[in-house]
Amino acid sequence: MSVTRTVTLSDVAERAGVSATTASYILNGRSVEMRISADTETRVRAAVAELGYRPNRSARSLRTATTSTIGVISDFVASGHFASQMLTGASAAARADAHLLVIGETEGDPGVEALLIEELLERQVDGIVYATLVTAEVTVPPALGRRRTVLLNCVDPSTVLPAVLPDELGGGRTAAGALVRAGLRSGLHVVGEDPTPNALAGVLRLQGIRARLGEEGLGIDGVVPCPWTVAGAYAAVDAWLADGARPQGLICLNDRIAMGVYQALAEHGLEVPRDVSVVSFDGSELATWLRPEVTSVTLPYADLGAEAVRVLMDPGWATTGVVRLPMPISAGASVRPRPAEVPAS
Amino acid sequence: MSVTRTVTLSDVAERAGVSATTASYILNGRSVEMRISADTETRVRAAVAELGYRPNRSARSLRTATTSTIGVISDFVASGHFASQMLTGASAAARADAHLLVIGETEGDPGVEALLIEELLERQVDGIVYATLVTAEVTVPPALGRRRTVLLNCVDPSTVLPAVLPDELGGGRTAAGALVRAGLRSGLHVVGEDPTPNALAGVLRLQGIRARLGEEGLGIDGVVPCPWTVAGAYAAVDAWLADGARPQGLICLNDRIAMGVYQALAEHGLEVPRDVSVVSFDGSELATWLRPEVTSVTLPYADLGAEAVRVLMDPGWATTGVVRLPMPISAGASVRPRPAEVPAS
DNA sequence: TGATCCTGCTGATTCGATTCAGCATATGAC
DNA sequence: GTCATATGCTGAATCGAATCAGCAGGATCA
Repeated sequence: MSVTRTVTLSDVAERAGVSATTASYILNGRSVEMRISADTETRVRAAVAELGYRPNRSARSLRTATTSTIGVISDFVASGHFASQMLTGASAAARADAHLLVIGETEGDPGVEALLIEELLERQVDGIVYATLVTAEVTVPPALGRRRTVLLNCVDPSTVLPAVLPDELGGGRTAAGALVRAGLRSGLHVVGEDPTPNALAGVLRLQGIRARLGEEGLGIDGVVPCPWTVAGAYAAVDAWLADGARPQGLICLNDRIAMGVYQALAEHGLEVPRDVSVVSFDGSELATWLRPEVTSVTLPYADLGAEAVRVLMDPGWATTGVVRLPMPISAGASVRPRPAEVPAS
Repeated sequence: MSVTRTVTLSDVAERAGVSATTASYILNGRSVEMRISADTETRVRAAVAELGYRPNRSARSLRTATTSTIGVISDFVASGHFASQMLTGASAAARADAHLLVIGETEGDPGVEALLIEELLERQVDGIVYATLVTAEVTVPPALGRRRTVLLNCVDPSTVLPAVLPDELGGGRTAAGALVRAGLRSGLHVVGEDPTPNALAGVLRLQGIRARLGEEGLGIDGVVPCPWTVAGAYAAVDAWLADGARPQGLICLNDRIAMGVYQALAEHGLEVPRDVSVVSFDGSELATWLRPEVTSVTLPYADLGAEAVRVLMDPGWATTGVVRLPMPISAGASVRPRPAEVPAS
């Protein structure tokens, strides 16, 4: 392998016996518009292949003020694997448009956030996806006003920035619907209560649940408050059951809570779904690991990421408003099937 | 907010009443070397602040052929949250050196991989981290020869590229050591066998386990083969226990297997750690969700990511060789404490 | 008084691709 | 035979920062 000086467009042009201008037009798909002959085009393309020419994006970016690059700024990339599914979806959507993702993780530190935004702006990213791990209301840093931005999993009431979020309200309805369809009419409880005041998910899910049950003339018998963790849910539900509670249907506000609930039910000799039907939220892998697999209303993280990027690249970007993506239900075996009924007619 | 034309270095220079050259020297920390007066420096910095000047990285990159950007190419970003922890570690290490991460996910497709590598090279990334989800032997695409590269979680026997991996062998020893320290001397089994022939982790872990037990004159009573999944482990161990097996200590080759094992043990009325001690690998969140929390030998994903980036930026990069990071043990309550002994002296 | 050195700066060029304006030559219309 | 149009291409400027070579003007020295 020789110390090959990097091949430039001029090298290609020289080799093909044309000007750099012509070569540039050809490589940018403007040969028809510029009436380049087929013969010339062939020669240029051959030269590209022979020399192994690769355009220098820095040069192009300098001239065109675009980088085919999207900045993703989020509070946490790692936590859960939720954020990374977002990344996967975003990455795929970006690649569909020949863009790459530049990521920055703020770890929730506003100072770091400001710094990263500056770095992204300096790097001339074409747009920014501002994502939060937990669905929340935020106030985006003013620096983002300098680039087109889409919010992911959050909204900023003080701006008109487009935002992409899961339809938590609809998700709540879906979860309740699963119990309704199973014929459960009483002994319905919700486990978990929103632990952080800024997070909207819990509030909306609960609202959706109430709305759906209300349509059937039903209601929640109570909410068992607990942090959104396995251990926290276990402790709360264990104590609750020890107090004599005998629920028929439990809606857990996320899958980790469901796992704690499973543990507590087992501890008290209660079987899912024979004694208690369980529905959950998140649709994470964990839901499929439980025995029996828990029916879970899925957060469509990959879709959210992909949609955010699509909105970002859409010409009508500015007027998109808030997009809410449906939360599909992932059926497990944790809801007791409806008892056989007398056929209707 | 006005339609502010972007501020360039010349604008700053003009405002400060100096040449762009001078301003450039000052902003690049060469004012002493270039004997710029303190007064001039002050004026330039003031101008920067007043105008809100931000350098244009594209221009700088074009000139310097560096981008303060590191490319991360991996087969899967999403799967598990392992890869994303790597990203977090890598991101933090990169930021410590004022670099950002550009990510590309190949989804295991060699075509996509080749494409992404070209994209990264075009974008003039300063270096590339080539990561795999599963520890494996790989053959890196030749295009990577054009940029400094570090392998993460994999090795390429055909090259001398630096590689960063977990010390699986040591991890195996640690896992076995936990059982040894508890005084277990028989009825020791390993659950899970490497499902993919290219993955090294299982082989090395098993090797480490055997070595450590051998030192005590002990051995494995058997391996229960199963896929590395919750359901697969449950099925295998359930059948095995139904056959009358009564192990004393189980080493699960990852946390998902441990979860399946817990389920199977519970099914057969066996309690952890009273009846069976369990040790696992991964140190994922799942390990802490099980009851009792399972003792797990941790894959230091964040460290791996950070170390890979550090190696990449190290001047001695080329001669680094293979770096193996220790796998610390995360103690749960799944190993039966050693029975009280007669004091030794 | 001239030679030398230091101080504090600047002009001009460069990186590599994009793009506007325009220039020969060929073809056709009348 | 002339003018107009179409064809197929090119020269030169440009994007914004980095950097080499060099230039005034003052101080120092012999």
